This record gives sequence, C-alpha cells and structure tokens, in this order.
Amino acid sequence: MANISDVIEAFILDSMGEDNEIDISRNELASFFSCAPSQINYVLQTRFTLDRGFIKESRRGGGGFIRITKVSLEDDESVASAVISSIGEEISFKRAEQILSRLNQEEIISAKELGLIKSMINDEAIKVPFAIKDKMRAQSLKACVLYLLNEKEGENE
Amino acid sequence: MANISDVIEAFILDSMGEDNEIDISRNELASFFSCAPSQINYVLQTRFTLDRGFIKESRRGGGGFIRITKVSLEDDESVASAVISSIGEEISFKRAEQILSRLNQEEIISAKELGLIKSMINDEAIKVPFAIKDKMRAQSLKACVLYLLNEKEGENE
DNA sequence: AGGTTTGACTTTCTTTGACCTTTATGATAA
DNA sequence: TTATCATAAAGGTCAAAGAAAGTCAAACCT
Repeated sequence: MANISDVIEAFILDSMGEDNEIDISRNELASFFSCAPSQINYVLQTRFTLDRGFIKESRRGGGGFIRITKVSLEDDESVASAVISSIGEEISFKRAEQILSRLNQEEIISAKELGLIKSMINDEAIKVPFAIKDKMRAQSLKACVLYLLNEKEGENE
Repeated sequence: MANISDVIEAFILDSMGEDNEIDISRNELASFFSCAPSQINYVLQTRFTLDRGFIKESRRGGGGFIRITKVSLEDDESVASAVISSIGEEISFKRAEQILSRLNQEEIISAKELGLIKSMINDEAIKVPFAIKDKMRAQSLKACVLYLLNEKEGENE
C-alpha cells in the first residue's frame, strides 16, 4: 500500500471515528500529506462515493471546507402499486433504492431481498457505459419486481 | 527443473509461509529474477490457479500489487472468493444456473432467492448487445454472491 | 506438440500542475 | 451608512504524465 490515496483515505476514515461526519480543509490536508490539493479531490472522487455511502458538501472561499457525511440509507414514503411503470425506461440507483425500500415497507420484499437486489443494481454491479447504465438498471429492476410480485401472488395457496 | 517458472513458483510459495496470503509486485519480482514481467503472469496463470486453491486479486497503477491467497475450502470467506473467481469476467446463463443451484444445495441461498437472482440475470433481463451480455451477468452475479455470503456469515446472531 | 520465454502493446489507477469558479472580507465611493 | 468592487482564500476541473499490471502472439526450447 505504497500509494498516498489509500493513506489519505484511511486517515479520513479514521478521523471520522464514530461520528458519521467530518469537515476537512482541502489545502491543509494536502500540505499535511505533501501532495497536490487536487489529490484530495481524487481521493474523494474514488473513495468517498455515494455508492459507498458517503455524501459530500463543500464551500469555497474564506473558511471553506469539505464536509463528508456517511449516510445510512433511509427509506421513503410513497405510493403502492404501479411500480413497474414508475420505474420507466431508466432509473437512477437512488430512485431505485427508494422504490425498493417502499416495497420493503409494504412487506412485499424482505430486508434480505432488498439488500440482494440493491447489490445487483448499484452502479458498481452494472458495469456498462454510463450512458446506458440507468436503462440497464431499469431492465433488471423491472424483471425482478415482476418476479417478486408474481411469487407473492402465488404465496397464499 | 532449471526453468524459471518453477523457481518463481517455489519462491512465491516459500515467501507465503504460514500466512496464506502474499502481496507481490510484478515488476519487482520480474527484475529480481531478471525476466520479463509477463513471465510472472505466466507463472500465476499456470501455477496459482483456482484448481490448486489460489485466489488472485490485483491493482494497477501507482502502488499496484498482485495479491495471492491460498484458500481453505472449509472457510466461508474463501467460498465466496472461490465462487467469485470461478464466475470470472463473463459467464453464460447456463453456467450461472449451475453455480446458483449448487449454492442452493449447500443452503447458502434459498429457493426464492435462487428464483429472484435468475430472474435478474437471464438473457431477457439483460438487454445489452450479445457481446457484453456475459460480462454484465458476471458482474451482477458476483455482486449478489458476495452479498449473500456476507449475509450468511453474520447469520448466527 | 507442449510448455516457456519475451516483448510490444493495452488498460487501469495515481499523481501533478495549470487554470477556473465561488465566497468572504475589507476598502472605497455615493 | 450602504452599495460596490478588488483581492485573497478557499475549493473545483481537467488533462497530461507516470506507474503499475494485463494481454497476446511470436519465438524458443525440449
């Protein structure tokens, strides 16, 4: 592990500790590690991604900062039935997540199935050019929702 | 047995010692043995195979490495890795089915999960050009197998 | 023929630096 | 006193250069 990026990642994670949030100063960090400031951006872009459950905010100018927050996915309230059509031709991982967690609330899918499906439709699992990623995701999401709803139907027999 | 490949193999095995894992640097090793870097790949491909119980990971770029792990088949973690690497970069639906039903037999996944996964990785659900279909499938399959085996581990709580 | 060895070329990941945009603040003008 | 403007102090972007590892096929040995 001779690369700086990994070290910086570890440092940030460590500094975060129990709180799921930390404010860093890009320039300070960069000079601490004797690297280019943009190196910090690189670390953030490659390691502290949404996929990995991190959200970033920042402000420029005097007193600027970069805030990294680790988020545990929260579920959302919404409608019940027309899932398939609400998925549409393409869907972002985020929206998919909301729909799925709703299905979980409605007890159409279990927590484990929720996790399983998410593991299969997140950005990392769908390795196609960015342009068609959301289309692909819609495709498999619809397929599995169809399957699950079918299953559920035949359940009480 | 004066061939370099065997010498390199022995060297790696020896370096691994008690820990079942070692990180090597391809270029370093190559220059140590005064051979072409790709010679190392050759050794890895012919000697450190899954069949012989080895799993390989690697990273390119600065600080890159090749990690070789010797797996014991009792260990659940290793089952995961073994399955993952046996899936490889691409996989047909048929082979995927075989792997999945094996996992079902071993009671690592339930019948319902089996169905769910199949619904997501069959040819109809993966609507991409034929050329990359098997790659896509490999990706989601690996993602979900990892998830499931991870789940399984924390099961007895 | 079969396994080995080599090297040219490719892909992926990291590092660096030059240039850009946004924000805060303090000086200046109305 | 308030509006405005210049400047400094952040952070952002992007592309080129660098550092590994991967691939593949030709040549080389038994």
